[in-house]
Amino acid sequence: MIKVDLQKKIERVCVSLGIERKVTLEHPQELTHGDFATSIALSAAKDLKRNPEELAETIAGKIRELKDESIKDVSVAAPGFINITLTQKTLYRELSRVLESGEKYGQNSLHLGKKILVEHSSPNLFKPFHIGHLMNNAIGEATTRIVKNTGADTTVISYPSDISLGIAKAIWVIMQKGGVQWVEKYTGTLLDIQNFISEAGPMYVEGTKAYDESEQVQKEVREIANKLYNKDINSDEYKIFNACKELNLAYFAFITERLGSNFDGFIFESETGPIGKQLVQDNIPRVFTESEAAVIYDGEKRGLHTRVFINKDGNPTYEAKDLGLLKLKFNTYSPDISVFVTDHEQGPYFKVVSTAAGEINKDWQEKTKHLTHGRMTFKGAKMSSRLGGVPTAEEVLNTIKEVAKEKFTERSVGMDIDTFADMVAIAALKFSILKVAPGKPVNFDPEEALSFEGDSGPYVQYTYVRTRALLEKGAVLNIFPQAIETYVASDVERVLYRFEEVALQAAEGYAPHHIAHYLLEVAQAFNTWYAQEKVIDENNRELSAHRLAIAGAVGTVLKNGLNLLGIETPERM
RNA sequence: CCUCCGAUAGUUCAAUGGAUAGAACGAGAGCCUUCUAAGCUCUUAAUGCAGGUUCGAUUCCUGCUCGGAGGACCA
Repeated sequence: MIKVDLQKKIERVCVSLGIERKVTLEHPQELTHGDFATSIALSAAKDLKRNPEELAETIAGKIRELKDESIKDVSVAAPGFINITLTQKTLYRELSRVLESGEKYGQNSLHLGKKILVEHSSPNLFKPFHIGHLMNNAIGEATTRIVKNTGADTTVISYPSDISLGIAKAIWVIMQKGGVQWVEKYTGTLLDIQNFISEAGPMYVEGTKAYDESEQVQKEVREIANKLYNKDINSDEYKIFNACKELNLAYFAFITERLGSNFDGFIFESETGPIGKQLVQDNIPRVFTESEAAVIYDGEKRGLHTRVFINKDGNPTYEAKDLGLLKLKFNTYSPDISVFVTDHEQGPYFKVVSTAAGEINKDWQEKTKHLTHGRMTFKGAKMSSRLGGVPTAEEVLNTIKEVAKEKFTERSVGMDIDTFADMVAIAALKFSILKVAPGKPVNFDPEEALSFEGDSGPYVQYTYVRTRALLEKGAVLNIFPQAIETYVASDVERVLYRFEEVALQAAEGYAPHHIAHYLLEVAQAFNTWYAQEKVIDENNRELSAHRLAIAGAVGTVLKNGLNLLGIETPERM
């Protein structure tokens, strides 16, 4: 990587001058200042009791003496910045490298040889996959791809909630509607699965209403819950539960695949309960204590708050289940890093669980990385919903998709219009989620996402398509991308080589938004250049070939970058 | 009441302690007989308040104001 090479060279120069500090390089906001800048002279001046600008001159002089072929110019700016401009040759080489590397460009080896487990998109079976899951999925999928890009051996799982009182309520409703017969009418076809979901979605709400209104219902629901917990496999209720679980999982596979995700496995909540309970009991009184007939973790002694792990009925709470989940994750996959994504509401809660877990096995705490995202809120939303204001994932996607469909025709995009519209809609949605720093709430403005203008996924897609159109036109004229060293580098090349730095930065901080913002920067640099230059000029085939190389490289970087975000790129639009 | 998180143009978002705080939307003025105008160019406008650390603070520390989340048997 250009940055790392340069950093090492400057560090060596500094050591020779008696400066033992880490040299940090950044890109000046103004390209006219150079490609890299360092403030090493400013921070080291005090140690050496020297004037910062003088010291900067000294360091700059030493760098010039290297006569390094990648460094074109070194200059000093007040109050002591050292600015470095790269040579044309370096930019030319990097441009060639982008074209040669293709889809491999941007990879790094940050986690090479390590095993990383990612858990995301964990659904509540029997409850709809809603807008919040879209957010979780977008972040989880992007994180997965960014982590894979570091060379890690990556496994992706989901943790469906498949057993709870709420599910017993839904099954109670099904019993009223015909029980086993009702569920058996749904086969495994996609249409059936979707019909099932749309019928079953409101049952959770319906069951809760009945439960709250009648003591008789409460009694019946608890009986159902017991049959589920005790795995009474011959009961009608358990058969319904199993059939519904399968249909729900089929739907989960359908919707996550539509979003571009695949899972290597599941850990179910019904598995983690017993394991978690056992773990808690095995660690009394070393970690947990009994209090008011329940088993708790006394977090207050550690500056946190106290949490119940086993309730007074002897059942494991969510806390204990999460312990069981941790154990299963580490025993099954033995990851070096285990990442999972949840709503930020669970932040303080998980801190307690994590601290308790660390007292049982410190790996469970130290190797786990919790990523959170804020709530997705709507601004001026006008999407219909059957579920008390929370739109389902499909409702959101389809609304955006319809708008996309109106703007294009099958002939202009050269592919099935439905597939295409889905690609653009998902890009719009994912990009609006991923351009925001992790942990912060996303204010989703449907109007903005639907406009497809400005800082949006479709804008980046559109820019990619432009590069493809150029390459196609070039091919017709028998002109192909070929980087040529003698042409003065444009601002586009000076942005392109940063992709590797950004992909690494995103991986280190589990922060996909760095990639999103970088892609906008590349797209903008390219579009500006495109508006100024005529790329293909039949009278100057050599220059055209060089410019096509730039266009091709931009296309590669945009495509690879979008891919890291889990966004597909159409070839025409 | 306690704990944690946040506060940046009119709006939605950026900015490993660095230079003149960047984009996009909105508003205003331009650019298609030339490769895709979902584009490009120019103008407009911001670090909640008060201190502190530092050569240098949107960033770190303290207090305040406002907003969000969490705080014993839900998940």
